[in-house]
Amino acid sequence: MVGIFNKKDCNNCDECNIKSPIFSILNSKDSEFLNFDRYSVSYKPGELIYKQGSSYTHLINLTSGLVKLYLEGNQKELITRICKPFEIIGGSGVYIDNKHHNSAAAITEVNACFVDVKRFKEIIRKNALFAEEYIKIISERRLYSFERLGSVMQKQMPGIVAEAIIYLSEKIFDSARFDIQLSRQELANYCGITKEGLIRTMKEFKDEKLITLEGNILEILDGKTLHKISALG
Amino acid sequence: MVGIFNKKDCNNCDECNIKSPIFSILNSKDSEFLNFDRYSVSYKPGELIYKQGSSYTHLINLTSGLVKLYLEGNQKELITRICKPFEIIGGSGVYIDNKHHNSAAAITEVNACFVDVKRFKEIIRKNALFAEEYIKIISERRLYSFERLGSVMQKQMPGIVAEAIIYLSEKIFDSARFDIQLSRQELANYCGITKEGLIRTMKEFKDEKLITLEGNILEILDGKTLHKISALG
DNA sequence: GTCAAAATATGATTTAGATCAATAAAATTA
DNA sequence: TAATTTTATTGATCTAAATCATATTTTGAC
Repeated sequence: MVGIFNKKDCNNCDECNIKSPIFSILNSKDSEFLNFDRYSVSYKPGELIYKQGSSYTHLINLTSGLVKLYLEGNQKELITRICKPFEIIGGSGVYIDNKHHNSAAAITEVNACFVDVKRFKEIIRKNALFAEEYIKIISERRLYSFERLGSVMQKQMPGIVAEAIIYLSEKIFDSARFDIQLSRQELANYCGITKEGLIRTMKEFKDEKLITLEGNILEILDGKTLHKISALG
Repeated sequence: MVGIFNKKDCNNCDECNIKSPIFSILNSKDSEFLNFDRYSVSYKPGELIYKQGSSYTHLINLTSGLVKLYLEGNQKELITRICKPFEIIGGSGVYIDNKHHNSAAAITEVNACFVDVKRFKEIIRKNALFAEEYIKIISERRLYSFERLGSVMQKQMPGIVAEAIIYLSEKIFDSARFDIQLSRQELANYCGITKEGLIRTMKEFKDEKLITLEGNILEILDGKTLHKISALG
């Protein structure tokens, strides 16, 4: 339903692997083993990739587009992370219960590559450098969760929203001017506030000439002040 | 200042290693290598074990007592986890920057064992099972951070406090009746609310006969309702 | 054992942000 | 293109929880 094999974007795993921090360290033999039955799926904006609570057999390597990871609970959703190409997603429970502990949905058009968990685990056992790289990845994510827990709990709206804008600019789009692919509701869900609160706070930033916002195009005018607001909370 | 070598509690690493999920899988050779210059330190209640932002050379194996891990920021502190014996602490940045990303302090009398990071990393490279076990540990913690992010952001005071009481009862003290070693302020810091809010919410629970609370001794009378409050938020 | 300091408890007030309500603007569909 | 639905925006109101103020109890020092 949601996925088709997409030959155009994926005729050769090597092309992707080079760009992936973790897969790029594999030698050709391990790489071949891992990619033996790897397959590609494409998603349209908004489509669900996997659902919190469901079990899985594959890790997902995002090869193009943006994905949101989110926690569902009590009719609210909290976006925990925005993923961009060559991140591995869907493996948070891989050594615990093989269950997804969050949900994932496509923000833009997405192509993703499915890697068998058993093969992945086998390589982890055989290849210490690969294991180490994987440890690095999950450590980084843990620190990121940490930071977010700290921000979202201790800051108030202006601080959280400033942080989110900086995050999009610096970590996702790598530009002071960008199309915020997310809807207002989604951005609010990332901040852990309501859409009205988000809109009002962004309006303030606009009035104070910290940003411009026309439709979905956001530009940071005064990054310094924005950083200050984010840091002070 | 804070630490002395405590011979009474620690004359033989094997005794501790047996009880530790990760160190127990080491063979005697690796174990000997890892423990070569391992040393023990004891702390009094309230004493700082390490400080957020500082760098480190050792992982800490908690051998007795309770430790709080907390994030410091904007004159508030947020307790992210309570640790009990045979957990490894202080290694969240071990594969990133060798910096502590949180602070740790003793809640009770604490004995802790310091393991050299270099040796630890060497074993990770040599011993795939050890690496795998370490991956399990950090994965579990990541999922725990996840859960907490979800709760603390989406629930309101009664839900959060109920969850905290259940956590202490089921995960830390393993009993329906226990001495909550933490001060009210600390418990509030764990919940991400003010001490007044915590006290009022606990009073409500008391009035509704869900718990008894005399001084620091808390007893859960109606765990079922408490679970319901926690789940509904 | 007395006194000082700290921790706990409770009431009164304030406030940030949620909720509710109503347009306005986009995006989809027919 | 018009009609319909969805998304964005703005204003008015409400509320949970923070803050402030003040007792009360507990703890620790002398």
